[in-house]
Amino acid sequence: MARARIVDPEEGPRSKRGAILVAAVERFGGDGYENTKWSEVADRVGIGQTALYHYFESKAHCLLTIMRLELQRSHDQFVEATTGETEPVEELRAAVRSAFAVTEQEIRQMRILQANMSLLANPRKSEREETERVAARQLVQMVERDWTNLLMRGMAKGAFPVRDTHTLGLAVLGMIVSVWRWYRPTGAIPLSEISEMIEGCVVRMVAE
Amino acid sequence: MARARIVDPEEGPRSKRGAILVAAVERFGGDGYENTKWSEVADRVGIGQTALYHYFESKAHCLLTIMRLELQRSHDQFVEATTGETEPVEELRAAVRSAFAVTEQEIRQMRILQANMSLLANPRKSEREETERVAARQLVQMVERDWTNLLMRGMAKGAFPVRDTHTLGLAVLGMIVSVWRWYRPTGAIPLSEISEMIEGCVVRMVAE
DNA sequence: AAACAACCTGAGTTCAGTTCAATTTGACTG
DNA sequence: CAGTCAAATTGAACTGAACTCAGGTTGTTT
Repeated sequence: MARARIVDPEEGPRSKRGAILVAAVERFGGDGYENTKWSEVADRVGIGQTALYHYFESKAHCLLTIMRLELQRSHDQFVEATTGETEPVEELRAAVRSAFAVTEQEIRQMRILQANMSLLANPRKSEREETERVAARQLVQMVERDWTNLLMRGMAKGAFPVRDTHTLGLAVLGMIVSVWRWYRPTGAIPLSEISEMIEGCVVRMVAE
Repeated sequence: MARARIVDPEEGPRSKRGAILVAAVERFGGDGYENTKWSEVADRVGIGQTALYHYFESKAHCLLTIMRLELQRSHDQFVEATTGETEPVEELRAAVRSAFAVTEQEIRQMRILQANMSLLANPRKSEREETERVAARQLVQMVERDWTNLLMRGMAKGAFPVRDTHTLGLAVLGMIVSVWRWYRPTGAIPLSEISEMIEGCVVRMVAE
């Protein structure tokens, strides 16, 4: 399972698309999307701001692309972590652990995704932006289904008490992703500890 | 305990500050802050856009005010719901239930708060905006402390197994507020059911 | 009814994001 | 290795929404 990388090998040899995405992740993740001037991203890459429009239709189009790539990665990583696991509780634990097995760049991407999630609610005027938005929305639903399906399988096997899988799945997912709103790599609590805490919480929540 | 109301009785009789806040909550909560033109809020109130600057220094200042008021209300409601309760599990249940005992306007305010939380991270250039931001930040910490303190009391009494209260508190709070990202009053699942589900989840998470 | 503060406005400014019309670069072909 | 062409880049101009300014109106107070 090839995870979605931010640098696409399909690009031409002198394309700066990957470099723009990397720079945008750094700036959007650091100071926030609204707080970052689109021209600053150009500066960081070492091109004029107009050159950005050769690769992205707009600043929002770049943001939506980052979000879509991160959602794709999250989904892929979930599938990678859970396939082969047959014991429901172990599958659940593996899914939670994989959600926290991320690089620093991926943490920034998760933060960008969470901070700008509401952008996916309303339609976009331009076509390419709308394409990315719809793709991202579908991936959100796919990730939600990843979790609800896992819970459903566990309930069907009798490993978890039967509850409304939709609400429970969203609650589990909501708790996990809420971490990216406050976690900073420089903070006092290491991510491994957070991961273990959340893993325990999720198991107790679901399995009684 | 007088809860923070969006319409402040301190205002002069012909002040439109309350009307602006109500209109802004409706528009920011409906289409999102970025998607809403500041002039649309003026139109809805029935004044020219320049008149808005008599009450708020900027569009962001208005948003920050809405967020601060909502945080104050959340905190007040938490205190109101938990005072007098001595049994830790019941206190926890009461706190969760109170978090979902909200009006439709308050739901919109919670949605606005959650969607724009990252605005509180970076300092603002203008003084009045910065004042609101700092006040909101402190209220966020106060609400976080409300939850961690509740958990600490429960652990001290032996009602909950001892765990890291900070991480656990943020996890509980994160799960609760994540509901406002997807819940819509028109949706299939009534809020009462969601509240019960989350209440159960929180109790199992914390109490083993 | 004079004074004054609260409230409001139309015209103009700013600035980040974006468009346009053209030019440069460099990989590939014959 | 010269010529070709799409990919990549650019400076200058445009746009639109947030905001400023220099006054004008309203209504309360004494």
